[in-house]
Amino acid sequence: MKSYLTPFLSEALTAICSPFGAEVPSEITLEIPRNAEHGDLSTNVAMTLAKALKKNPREIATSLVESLKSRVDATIVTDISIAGAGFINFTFAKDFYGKRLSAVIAEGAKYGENKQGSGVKANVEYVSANPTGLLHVGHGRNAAIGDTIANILVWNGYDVTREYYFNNAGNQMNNLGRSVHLRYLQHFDANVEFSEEDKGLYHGEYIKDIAQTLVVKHGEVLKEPNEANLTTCRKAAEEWCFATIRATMKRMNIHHDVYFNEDSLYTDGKVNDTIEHLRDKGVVYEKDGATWLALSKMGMTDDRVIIKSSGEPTYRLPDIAYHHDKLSRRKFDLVVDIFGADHIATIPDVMAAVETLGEDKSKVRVVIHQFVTLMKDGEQVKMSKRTGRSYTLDDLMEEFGEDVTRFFFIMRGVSTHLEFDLNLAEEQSEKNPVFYLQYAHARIASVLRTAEERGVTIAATANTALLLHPSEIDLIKLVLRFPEIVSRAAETLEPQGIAEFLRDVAAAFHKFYHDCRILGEADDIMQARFALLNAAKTVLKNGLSILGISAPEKM
RNA sequence: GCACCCGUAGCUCAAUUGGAUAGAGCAUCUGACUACGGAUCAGAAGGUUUGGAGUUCGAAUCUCUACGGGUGCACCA
Repeated sequence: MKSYLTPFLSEALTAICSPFGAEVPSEITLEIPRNAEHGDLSTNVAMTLAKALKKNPREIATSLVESLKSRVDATIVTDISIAGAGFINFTFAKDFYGKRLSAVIAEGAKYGENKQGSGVKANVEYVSANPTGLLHVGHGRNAAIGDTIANILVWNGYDVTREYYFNNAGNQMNNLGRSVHLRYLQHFDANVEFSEEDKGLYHGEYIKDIAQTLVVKHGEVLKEPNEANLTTCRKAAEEWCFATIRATMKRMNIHHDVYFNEDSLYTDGKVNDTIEHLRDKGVVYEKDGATWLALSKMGMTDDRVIIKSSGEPTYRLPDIAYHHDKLSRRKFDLVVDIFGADHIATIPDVMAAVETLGEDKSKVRVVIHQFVTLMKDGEQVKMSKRTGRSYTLDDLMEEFGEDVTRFFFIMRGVSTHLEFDLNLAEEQSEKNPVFYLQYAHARIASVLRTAEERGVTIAATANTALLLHPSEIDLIKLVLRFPEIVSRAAETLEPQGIAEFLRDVAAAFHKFYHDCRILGEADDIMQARFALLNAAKTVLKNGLSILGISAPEKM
């Protein structure tokens, strides 16, 4: 549609602008109007030009329309009109849409793919939970958003690396080892204290499970709280947690290509390189026995410590080194970070430092998602009824299934607080938005199945120009829009747009199904409708696959 | 106190990134196939987009301000 009109539009614009010596706008916005009465496509160029040409918008629009009418094929564009303050609306011939369907079916599982990211190396980092416990609902949102964004980029032709950054060094891990050791000791002596006050300790039930495995494997030999034994506890805990996290991810249909170990930044000397590099730039100084990063020289108000007086770096330093590594050594053109709202504070620091190191910070895009609250009967819940402990990601999948869980995490904009409605998730019915989409897909599959059972053959080609019913045209319009939606999602890095779109497709299909019979119609109509069914099915299936959700043939 | 995110129908959220009459789902009320899956469809009702000011042809969207909610402001990660 747009590609058909754009050349004519620029010709007409040139003709109008050049006498005034005004610049022809390089990008002409052609939009699909929200209101169908305004035609199939609409442009606001006349309004945007009003100032430069010093004429009123409607006047410009009038001459544009005249000029356009003499250029376009009137059997394709049936009407060009002016409306409102100076919008120009285009109406296409009714069979215009139907004629384009065959391309959709031909592309099949690839329909919706774009090439805009071709040759661009992208890295998406998500989940990145430290191996100190189980994944909870917040991680779930992060995982679903990150994985879906990675899918979106793949669909747009990017060369995508899915990455998990984890920290198995530092105090947290020591505390984890200590926690396990205490639980281990409790196994032999119930009087051992496990202080509820000690904030460093991990209290979850899984700590006891890990301790139990150590009892079975090592017996009593780890009782002495020396370095070696604590290390054994720590390693066992780390392995257990990490294996559990990976199992949860796998269940959610998520895999990472790279598990980036924070440790490696030290062993490879990247942290040292980074600090030397920063020192060369003159933004590092010593004070009170610690090493500071002069953020005030980079436009921020407060300087921050990057190496503590104890000699240990703060988290900021490896974060900077890590981002520098992604940009400078591994040469990613696009670095996407998926963070929870609690990480918001560190981002400007890291970005400023990365820029100081000479990298282009516009290559880094940070997606910050807000928190998740679980709601039931209008009240916030923290504990799982099933396990009696706080909800983990596995609990959600156990109760509601993987599809529902993933969908609920991405169906809202990332920047809004997410209310995860447990009542709604539980609902195996019309109310549940996931089933609405899946049902549409299953229903199409069912019609095609029934046709086969009745011995009706579905022809390879059909005269789709016969699809002229308003419900048919509405559905076709949406089907044809899919590639644009996929492309947009890559620009906004918002998975939600795809979910919203698929809902529209499903709704348009259900309406079409209600209004138009398929089996039993005259053969040419029936075949044309089969073609439409196949196209709609393709869009639903491909769209759901981007979201990481199954498209069932039966429900 | 400072910074960031958010405030849209009774509830949960959209709104093509500044466009035309602000749209969906749930909840409420009323209807619809002896036919391809009723997990569906149609209709009614529901709004001063938190208040106020500004920017312009045009504002839910941008700016300022007030109010309300969330998050973060360590030599923790």
